[in-house]
Amino acid sequence: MKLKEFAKQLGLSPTTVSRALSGYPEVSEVTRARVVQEAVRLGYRPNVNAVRLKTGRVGAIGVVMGRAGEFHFAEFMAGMAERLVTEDTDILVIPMADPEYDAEMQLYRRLAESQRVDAIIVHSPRPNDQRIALLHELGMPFLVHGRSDIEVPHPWLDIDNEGAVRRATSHLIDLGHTRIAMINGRQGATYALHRDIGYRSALQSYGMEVDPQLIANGNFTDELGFRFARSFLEQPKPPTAFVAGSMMTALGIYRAARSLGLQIGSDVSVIAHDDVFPYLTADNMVPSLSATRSSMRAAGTRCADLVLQLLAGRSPLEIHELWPVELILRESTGPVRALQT
Amino acid sequence: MKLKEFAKQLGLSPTTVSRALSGYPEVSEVTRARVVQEAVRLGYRPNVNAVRLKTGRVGAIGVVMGRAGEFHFAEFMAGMAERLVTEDTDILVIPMADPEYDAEMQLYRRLAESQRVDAIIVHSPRPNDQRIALLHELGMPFLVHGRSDIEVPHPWLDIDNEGAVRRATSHLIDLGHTRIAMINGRQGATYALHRDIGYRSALQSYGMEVDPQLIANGNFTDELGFRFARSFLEQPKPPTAFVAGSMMTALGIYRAARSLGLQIGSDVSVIAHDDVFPYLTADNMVPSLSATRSSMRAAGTRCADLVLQLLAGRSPLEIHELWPVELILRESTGPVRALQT
DNA sequence: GACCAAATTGAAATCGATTTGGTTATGAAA
DNA sequence: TTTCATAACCAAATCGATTTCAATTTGGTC
Repeated sequence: MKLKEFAKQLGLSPTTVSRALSGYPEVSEVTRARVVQEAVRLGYRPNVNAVRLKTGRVGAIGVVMGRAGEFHFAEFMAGMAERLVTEDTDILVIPMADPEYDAEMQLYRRLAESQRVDAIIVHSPRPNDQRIALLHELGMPFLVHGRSDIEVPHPWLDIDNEGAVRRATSHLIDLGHTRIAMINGRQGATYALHRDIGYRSALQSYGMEVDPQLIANGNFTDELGFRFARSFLEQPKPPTAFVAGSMMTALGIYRAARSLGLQIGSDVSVIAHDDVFPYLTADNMVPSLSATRSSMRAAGTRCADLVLQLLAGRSPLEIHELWPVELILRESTGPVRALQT
Repeated sequence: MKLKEFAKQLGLSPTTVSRALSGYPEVSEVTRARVVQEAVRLGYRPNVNAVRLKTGRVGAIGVVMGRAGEFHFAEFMAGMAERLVTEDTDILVIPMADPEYDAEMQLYRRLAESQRVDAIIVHSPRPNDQRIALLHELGMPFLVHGRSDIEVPHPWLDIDNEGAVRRATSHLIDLGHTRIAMINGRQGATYALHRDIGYRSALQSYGMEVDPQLIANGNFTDELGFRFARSFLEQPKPPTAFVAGSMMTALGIYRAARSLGLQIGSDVSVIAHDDVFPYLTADNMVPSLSATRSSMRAAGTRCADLVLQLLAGRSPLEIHELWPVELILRESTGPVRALQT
């Protein structure tokens, strides 16, 4: 059913009907009520694409998905969904072809210019992220999940990675650990950098040296957690504690420690970052995992919220949210036991 | 830059330009080449929403996401993305509000009628799934990931859940297990039903009784895996083997067994279903996990492919793909050890 | 009763493409 | 030379809404 037809049935002009449904004030309440009611009864719904063409508003938020298909992603999206379900806004997932830089920039450019979305959420930004510069330059509304050092102003929501890791590391130092390994995310992203800084600054504030042999970077998989942990533990001067970037990494570390007959929580301490997944909980691990915790889902919800605010006219300049991260101590951390020879 | 403007710059009519770019035959190759080249140079791209309005084609596939935010979902989408990245098609993720039935039906109806997507992928179908009936009735192209018993014809791609679980269960029986627990997915979905059937038919073909005390249903979380396994193992006549629905469940079962001092692979055998995640691999678990395996990502890729075929005119009636599932035996399964008193 | 402001309603232009149904030029066949 | 098919191009209608600008009605005031 089209507007014209529907309007005719009501004995009104398309103009009035359109106004009634869009909530304009210059329609009498009596008429509006009738229009709304009849729209439901006759099943009239404005054609989305006509509305989009005419108004320029799309009612969609774009999220670019890398090919890695990381497990955080689903949680973040579920969080966004939670907020957007009441709004009439949907989520457009744009597959990213090449992890190659030029291709990625092209993708963002096309996305921004194609009027397919009203706003874009940028993930895992880099310190000097040209995507941000591009979007800014194009005037496309966007929100960064994470942060960037780039001089271009950008609205962001981030968690305090640096502070979280600093506290985690400091805590381990307080427990007497002197050789603390760090298994970080992939190099390049700001969050990995911030965690690195947190780690280093904790060590330095205690006057301890940073041993590059105890630092590793890579995807958040149990495989890598295992491999890195294992190779660290087999060094002549093995670490007695680990700071890790994800739950999956922690699973790998647990395995590595067990495979060497080491007891977690006494021989080796572990703190990992927990994004709070419904399907894998730090508290349930054995021994339960000490973690820096921040809900990915909540971040998704809030990001969706902020984007909506952005679209409603709130200034991007004032949107900077830094979320504190909880440090939750459980059984996987304990005082250093004995000096290993 | 608009078509009109662009056409003027070329000294051509909008008609010809549009045709040149859309690859119609009635444009000379010389002209076409020039148009394409200039389009790139001047950065002309047709307005998506105008195209959508005029042609009725959207270039998007819809996927409804439940609030659970399951970890499979990201893999499936990553798979879709792999196929769609070359196509000019994007993925629309539609958040589902209530898990309430009527609301869900409304959502599908709105989605189908709103012209926001060209096709829909339906997940976790139920045996008698009214969403399928609805989409069929509305004439909206769709593909079911999974299957339904409903009498309405529908194109689907599914894995052989029944066969997989039957083989897994049979294998455990062959190893001498007589009390085999089954931790299945949530009741209601066809796949859970099929797995249940596979489980029962294996037992029955060996003349064994089905003990309802050894069957549980629930979300795929390590928490539930633990709780169910634990309660089973504390029964007077505990199981000596488990068939489980997911890797996360398996993690929970491992924990439960360990917490009771039981050795996996000897005291207790475990086979779980593995969707093949990059971040958590069955082979790396300790002991390595025997699994029924089928790549979720590959399914996503193929589903995207099938949807494209559907949109290209292939008959929905002939699209039925049943993927075999591998059974990969590793260390978590072994012969039954001794009778426990 | 005339006048004017406020409250409603409508006609028509507009968003930016695609596509139908021509028109014009070219060259071969009659 | 005329006719006709073919190739190449174009004017205008169309998709289905929103919104500008103008018209009409209503009700209050003098």
